[in-house]
Amino acid sequence: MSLQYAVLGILTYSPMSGYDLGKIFNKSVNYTWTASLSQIYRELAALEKKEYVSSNIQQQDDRPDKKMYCITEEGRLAFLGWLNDFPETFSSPKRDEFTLRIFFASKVDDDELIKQFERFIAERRNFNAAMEEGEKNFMEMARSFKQGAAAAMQEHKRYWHFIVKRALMTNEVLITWAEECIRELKAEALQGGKKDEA
Amino acid sequence: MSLQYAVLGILTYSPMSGYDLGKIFNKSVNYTWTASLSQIYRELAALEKKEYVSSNIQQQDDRPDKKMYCITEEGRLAFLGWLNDFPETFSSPKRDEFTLRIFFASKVDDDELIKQFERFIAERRNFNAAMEEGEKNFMEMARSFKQGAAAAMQEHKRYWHFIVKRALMTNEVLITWAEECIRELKAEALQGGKKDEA
DNA sequence: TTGCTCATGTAACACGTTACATGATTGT
DNA sequence: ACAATCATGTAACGTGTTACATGAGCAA
Repeated sequence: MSLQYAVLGILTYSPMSGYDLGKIFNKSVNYTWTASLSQIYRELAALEKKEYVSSNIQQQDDRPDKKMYCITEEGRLAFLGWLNDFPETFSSPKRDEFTLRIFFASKVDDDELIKQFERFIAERRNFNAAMEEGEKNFMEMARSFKQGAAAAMQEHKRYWHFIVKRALMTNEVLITWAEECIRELKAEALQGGKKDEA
Repeated sequence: MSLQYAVLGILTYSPMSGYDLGKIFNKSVNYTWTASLSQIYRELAALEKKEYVSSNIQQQDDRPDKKMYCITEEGRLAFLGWLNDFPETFSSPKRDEFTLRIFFASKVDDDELIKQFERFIAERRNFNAAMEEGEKNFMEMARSFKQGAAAAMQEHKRYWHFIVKRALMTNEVLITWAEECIRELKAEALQGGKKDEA
């Protein structure tokens, strides 16, 4: 249900094509809700059926024609309705493959496990760097919008900042966690070694 | 793809019914990969077609018959194969509705937003308590298994502890994050107030 | 007698992923 | 010449959610 509103939400800033939406997704909402282009096209079709968006073709000489989507009044109302109706509970389903693998790790070699934790840390460090880059990207993108849309995007900055902060904070804590796990694994390996000797 | 292996992984400890699997899921893997009973039944049917599990009916006088599922040798190999083949990248898709709502929060009242952040914090605090309870539950469940299965579950404890730690750590950082957001929202509200007066 | 736990599932739908098809233009 | 970007989508499949159907036994 949320993807639908994410799409509507972005369309409140400016009419745009599915392709444009995809780019904006990748540079913004993406950090909180991922979606592929094919999903976006499908959602747009569904939204049009519901009359939450309308579309018209815009010809371009140099590039392929664009199908521009525009949010309707009903769409805007539906979006605002959703946004102001916070759910009872915020907890969303967890699906983290790495943690699942850790759960079953008793059947994995300790050395291999440590290696994987190290890879995990490396990936997280990259993410941290990417996120800081991403914040710049978002601001640039916001500026690239025309007139009113740019102003609307500007309003976003504050909340965008909250999201970036959340990502950075959880990311950092995951690094700390992985480091602690490695430390414990190594410590127990040492103890195991002593036991063998004694 | 992961649910399949999560189911297989639990069946490596002991043969059991879909219903039993569901209970174990809720008390263990659930914190890293959620699944509903209907999903589990479907996966079991699919796994049986692939001959990764076999089933036989066990009659019970007092309660309905149980369909016991048992992992096959192929199933065990498939599971171990998956487990020891770590993916290139660990990042899994993000879908967090709360954050999505924050992204669009420029259209929500500041007071309302602060209220929601406070609800978010309350929920997280509950989760923390539940998780600590959950750790006990898991250990009890592990003990409730018969013979070999109990021993196998015991091996799990170390990794289960890693998972609990991860949950507690990220949870705590989310609380800190939300508190900081509230502080910022309130600070800006005050500044705004001053501006109005000046 | 109402509702919970035990125990099995089916059906319909919603959402997500992957692969494929098409075709112009721009940069190396 | 080749790859990337722009631009649209479809089809098939996999996974997740929700609601429903069935029926025994037990506890308030």
